[in-house]
Amino acid sequence: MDTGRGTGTDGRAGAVARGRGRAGEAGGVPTLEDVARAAGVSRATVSRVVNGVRNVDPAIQQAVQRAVAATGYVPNRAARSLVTRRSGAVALVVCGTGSAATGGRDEFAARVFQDPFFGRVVGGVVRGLRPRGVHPVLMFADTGEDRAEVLSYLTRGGADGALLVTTRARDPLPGMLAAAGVPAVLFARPPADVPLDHVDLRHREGGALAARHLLARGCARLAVIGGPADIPASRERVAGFCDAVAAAGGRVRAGTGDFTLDGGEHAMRLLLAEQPDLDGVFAANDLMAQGACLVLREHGRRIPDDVAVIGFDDSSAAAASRPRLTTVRQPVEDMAAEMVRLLLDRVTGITGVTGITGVTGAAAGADPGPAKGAPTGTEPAAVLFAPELVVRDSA
Amino acid sequence: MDTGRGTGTDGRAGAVARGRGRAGEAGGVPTLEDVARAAGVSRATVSRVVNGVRNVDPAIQQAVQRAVAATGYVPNRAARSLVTRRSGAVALVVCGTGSAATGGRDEFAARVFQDPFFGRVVGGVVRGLRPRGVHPVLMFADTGEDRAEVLSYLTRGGADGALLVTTRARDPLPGMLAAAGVPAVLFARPPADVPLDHVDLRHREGGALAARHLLARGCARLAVIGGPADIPASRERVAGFCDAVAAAGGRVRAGTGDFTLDGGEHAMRLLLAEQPDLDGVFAANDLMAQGACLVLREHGRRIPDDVAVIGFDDSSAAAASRPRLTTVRQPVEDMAAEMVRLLLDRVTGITGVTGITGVTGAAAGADPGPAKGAPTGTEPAAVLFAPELVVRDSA
DNA sequence: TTGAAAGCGCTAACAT
DNA sequence: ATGTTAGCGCTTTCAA
Repeated sequence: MDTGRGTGTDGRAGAVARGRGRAGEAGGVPTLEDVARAAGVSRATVSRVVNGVRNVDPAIQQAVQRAVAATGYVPNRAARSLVTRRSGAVALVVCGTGSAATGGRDEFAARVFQDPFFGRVVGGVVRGLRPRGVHPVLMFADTGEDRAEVLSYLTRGGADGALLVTTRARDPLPGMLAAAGVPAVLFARPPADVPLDHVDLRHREGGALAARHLLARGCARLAVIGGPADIPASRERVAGFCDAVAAAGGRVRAGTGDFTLDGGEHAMRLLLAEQPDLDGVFAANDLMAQGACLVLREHGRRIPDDVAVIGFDDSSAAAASRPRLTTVRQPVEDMAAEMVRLLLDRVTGITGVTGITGVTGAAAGADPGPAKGAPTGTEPAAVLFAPELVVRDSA
Repeated sequence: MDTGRGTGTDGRAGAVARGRGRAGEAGGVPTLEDVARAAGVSRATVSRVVNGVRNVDPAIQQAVQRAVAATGYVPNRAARSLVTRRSGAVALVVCGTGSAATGGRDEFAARVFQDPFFGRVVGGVVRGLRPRGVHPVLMFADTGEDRAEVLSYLTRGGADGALLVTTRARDPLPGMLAAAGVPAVLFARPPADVPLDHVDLRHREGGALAARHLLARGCARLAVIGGPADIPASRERVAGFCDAVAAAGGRVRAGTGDFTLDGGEHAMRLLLAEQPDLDGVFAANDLMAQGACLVLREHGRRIPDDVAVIGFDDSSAAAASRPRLTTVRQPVEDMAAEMVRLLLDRVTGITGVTGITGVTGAAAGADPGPAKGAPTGTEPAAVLFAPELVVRDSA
């Protein structure tokens, strides 16, 4: 010790302004030491109060909290991390930007975010994290290099866990994270042999919803426009649709797009050529549904009178198109919030910046949640959400 | 020193496995100490090599680098931050989510990200940061509470600087950051009295571009659909358009939307009622332009033959609409990358996770950039980008 | 229940 | 040019 330590109760408030840490002032950030001095207790005690540890005399607790308020003390993340070996941060990893394949300027990584879907996830995550004072570290992971970086970042403790959003079926990252023992929660079901918590939509059910709606409308000559083959969600949507139609004794003509507007247009053109009298179309995402509408109209079909069209996702494009698209909505924001819950459940004690448990008052009132237990022991939790049909003008 | 130091070349690899840090193995993360032992030097020397400090004997440097590779050493962020007082992170703060006003579930904060514009910015930032091994911490800031949290996070050293994306004119956050001395770079010009680095588009020039294109096409009865009054960018676009038309001796009928599709439709309807024979429309963003197209078509106008339409932003909606929208593009990704450059210029030594300067080889080859000097001393730098007319089918 | 003391892994003076 | 030595601010045994 250098500055007047050991002065005990004698070392009054004057000491606060001593040394390099002018507590509470703009000059220097107050430390535990400053608070301890101001409260007339030891650093250890202050630490206990700040971290909400029991076994602290109520009177002293009061005094410390006053001192904390007076000095404007806020825990130093780095120092805390150094000893606890936890960063108090979580990584939000997004795959499927397409940057890997192209790398070009135009086919730029940012494209992901052009898809409102990712935006909704990000929003849901930020919102779910906010009450805990935690902010996500954003990372893209498309190339092998990216993945190595993500893994390294996490294993090094840059973040205590990861929220992973990927649509590709054969993404190696989930396996890598699981193998490395990094706490992670996926948006979408992980590969069969990868034991990771995840949330997902009942995609088949969504497809079935669309089918039943079309059938109920009296549509009899149905077609479906599927998405990329390597996106499981897309295949399930289509399968759910086809199964439901088959169950009703119908048949479905199948086309394929690539989740883009052009893809939808192209597929629709083909479908229309094959079967000019079709009266119902289900596309595995909204953008393709929109493309289908464009082509249908171009061919003089009225929507929904001649042909009814249903999309999937309820992206912003759905409501912004004319006719406004009937679609299957996935509660993306809720799903994202649930991911956060799952991750924070596993990684106990992720508390962000504020981190003054005793002061901020407990663990933030979580919402009821979609009725599902917390992960039992170490077995991966899976929370499945129900799709919802949003009926607008196109069907 | 405790373990056989000073054994020189004699202290071979055996030492690596010593102590609690079984270097390179899954068990424990190797520390500087481990590397030092492996290389037969002191921690200080290893630190120097790792941080690329000169004054290190080439031979020793080699040895250390080998040891680093052998042990799989990676610097501990927390420890480094604790002493350097730098986090090596940057915050990406996004405003304008609208969560403040509504707070509701549907008008959810995530909405921002539904707008592809923000997505492009985020993508550009992530991309610009990546070469430096830095990842952005994502934060929303709409409410006063949010702003306090952002400020606190930054002043506490959660991040060394901020990239701020806000469209609102009277956002208090820039001022708060400037006042607090937090290094920050804005997307869009800050309030007059706030001395902060920023990038922006020459919006007026963009409006003028649209005007000249319409004029050159022979359009004579022009209308403009402006956006929200509190978004300076929107007003400048309109002003640029009107000025250019006026300069050519023309007049412009003015309508107003709110940057939404509905707003565009509504404004267009009004405009059309006022002046049924108009032949050219400029909307301050793509979504409104799209709305205008919808209404025009609804009223039997052919685009671009009867009425030519130009939007602004070149959002994904522009290319996805039919007719494909002619629009004014802002190089958002480049602008975002420039923000990163500006911030990293100011905050010297932001280096992410990897941080092994000596090993990774220099400061990453930055691209030529939009020809603009680095901030001179402490005066705020402003990098303005040129808009570009993207001619498609609507005009 | 509280305090004293020992570090967490790293950088930065200060010696050498 | 390299090594020694202090801590950075915090949590956490271990005593009292």
